[in-house]
Amino acid sequence: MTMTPRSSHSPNSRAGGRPGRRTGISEATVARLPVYLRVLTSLAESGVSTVSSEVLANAAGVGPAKLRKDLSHLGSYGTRGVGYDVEFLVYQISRALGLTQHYSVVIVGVGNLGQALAGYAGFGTRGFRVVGLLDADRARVGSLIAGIEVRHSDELETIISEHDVSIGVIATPAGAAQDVCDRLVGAGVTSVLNFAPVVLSVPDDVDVRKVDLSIELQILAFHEQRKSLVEQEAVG
Amino acid sequence: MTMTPRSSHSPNSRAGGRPGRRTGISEATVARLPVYLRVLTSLAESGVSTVSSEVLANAAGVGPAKLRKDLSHLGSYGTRGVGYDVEFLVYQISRALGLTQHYSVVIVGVGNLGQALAGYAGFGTRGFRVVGLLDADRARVGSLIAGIEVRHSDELETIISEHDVSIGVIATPAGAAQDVCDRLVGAGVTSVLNFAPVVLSVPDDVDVRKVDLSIELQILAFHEQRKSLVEQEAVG
DNA sequence: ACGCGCTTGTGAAGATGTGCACAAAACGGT
DNA sequence: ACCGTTTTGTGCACATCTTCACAAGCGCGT
Ligand SMILES: NC(=O)c1ccc[n+]([C@@H]2O[C@H](COP(=O)([O-])OP(=O)(O)OC[C@H]3O[C@@H](n4cnc5c(N)ncnc54)[C@H](O)[C@@H]3O)[C@@H](O)[C@H]2O)c1
Ligand SMILES: NC(=O)c1ccc[n+]([C@@H]2O[C@H](COP(=O)([O-])OP(=O)(O)OC[C@H]3O[C@@H](n4cnc5c(N)ncnc54)[C@H](O)[C@@H]3O)[C@@H](O)[C@H]2O)c1
Repeated sequence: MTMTPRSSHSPNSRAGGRPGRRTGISEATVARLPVYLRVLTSLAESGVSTVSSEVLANAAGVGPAKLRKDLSHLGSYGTRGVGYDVEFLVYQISRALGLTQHYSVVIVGVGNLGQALAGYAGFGTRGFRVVGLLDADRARVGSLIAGIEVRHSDELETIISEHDVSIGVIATPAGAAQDVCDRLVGAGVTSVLNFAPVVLSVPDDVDVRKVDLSIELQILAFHEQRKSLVEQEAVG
Repeated sequence: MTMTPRSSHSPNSRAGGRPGRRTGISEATVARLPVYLRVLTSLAESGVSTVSSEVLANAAGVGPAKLRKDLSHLGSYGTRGVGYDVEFLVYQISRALGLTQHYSVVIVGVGNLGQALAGYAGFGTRGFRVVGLLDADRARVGSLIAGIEVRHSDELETIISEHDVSIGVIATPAGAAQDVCDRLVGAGVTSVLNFAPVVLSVPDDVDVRKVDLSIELQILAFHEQRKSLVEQEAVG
């Protein structure tokens, strides 16, 4: 058998991501801001009021120059010769990331992973609230997980419109993921976090991010191999 | 209080990742190869024997040019006018990623997430074997999860050297992660997959990859905000 | 008031990653 | 044997990301 060209759904869209579209904040920077935010929050809790780019960069695992450039995209919020005011920076980063708003989240697929996610405290660090746990398995429906009742996935559309859900988390088996995704999008969800090992097709205005354990392992395997080759070479 | 420069552990190292160090395969490409591999495996199971860059690219969610360039880094394994032989490409990508070897993995922290990971079938897609589940909580020690007995984390060093473990997965609370990481590295682990929301410090020869749910959500939040701003603007 | 030391913010250079467009190669039909 | 069709592999231009290096700005001590 030989396959002929045929797009899976749409000619695959990896929405949103197109960078400098409107804001001056680049994708790479956006991915690091949450790290800075976490470090800063932790510093604030330790009573630190001011921090230099050097210290913050070290704690965040990046170089000081990169950190300063990242922050400079939000505005000029540091003081030369002094550093950054921790609380002020926390606020500015939160605002830049849109964390001053609140987001309702549904989790679809309440198996091993979905349950862990549902109970994940750090979920609601700021702004995120799980308003629905959905599963297709009627045996699971009705049970309470982390204080939230599991509902049947038939109710997906209802729950999404009732709670104005903008973020959907997919933790179903791979086979169901695209269907679930289509339903989420159809019901108005515009951001999807996908844990299933499949490439999702979505319209251009929908953002998808994936978390894929086996990809991560394979990347580590690649580097392991590289190391062992280098090692062997050093010996031989 | 004001913080003065002091590195958290080492002057933070984000090991390995330095790209074109030895192999001609770039980091960006390495991150996509597992996706191609998954699609190809699935095609092979459907009885597809040959695939064009266009079809494969669509299924993998990338452009055809990028796909071809990625594959060209492994060698010239396509046939002009025809496409790629699916099985052969599966083999070549597996080899490039180092999946022809086997890797032993330990999971440290068998809470909600650790249990889900332990039971994750797709774990051993190819090459990865979980040889240890470790937890500090004696109440959990001895229980069986996915057929593997949970051992106390005191045995970490023993298990790692006995099974020649090269990959460690950290699923402990954030507070314990750096300690666990240090012990893993001390015992000889050279790749770490970290689920705890902290930046780990490791020596240069150790690779760390992180999976961070709350960062993913915050990135989605940023784009949600961007969308709603654009929308508002279109109205106003 | 002034100079000194510190740290930010950023221009410019370098490195990496992406997408286009096309020549080169393979196949099939005649 | 040859031609037309298809699809790869890649040179090149462009875009994005990173790193360097330093002038500008700020606070403090004198
Ligand atoms: N367990 C892990 O550690 C892990 C890690 C990485 C990725 N994943 C992926 O996450 C997904 C879930 O993994 P899991 O271990 O929780 O699997 P699981 O089988 O334990 O849970 C899947 C759940 O989804 C439900 N479901 C199935 N079809 C559905 C549908 N159409 N609508 C709503 N719910 C539906 C099932 O009833 C079940 O409860 C899988 O795609 C898996 O590959 C899991
Ligand atoms: N649950 C999730 O969905 C989720 C999602 C993303 C990230 N995380 C992160 O993953 C980690 C684990 O989450 P969880 O929900 O499974 O937490 P959990 O509390 O259910 O499990 C943590 C486990 O680690 C064990 N532990 C504690 N200290 C240890 C040590 N020093 N050595 C070995 N084991 C130790 C505990 O006994 C417990 O069993 C946390 O850092 C959490 O932030 C969890």
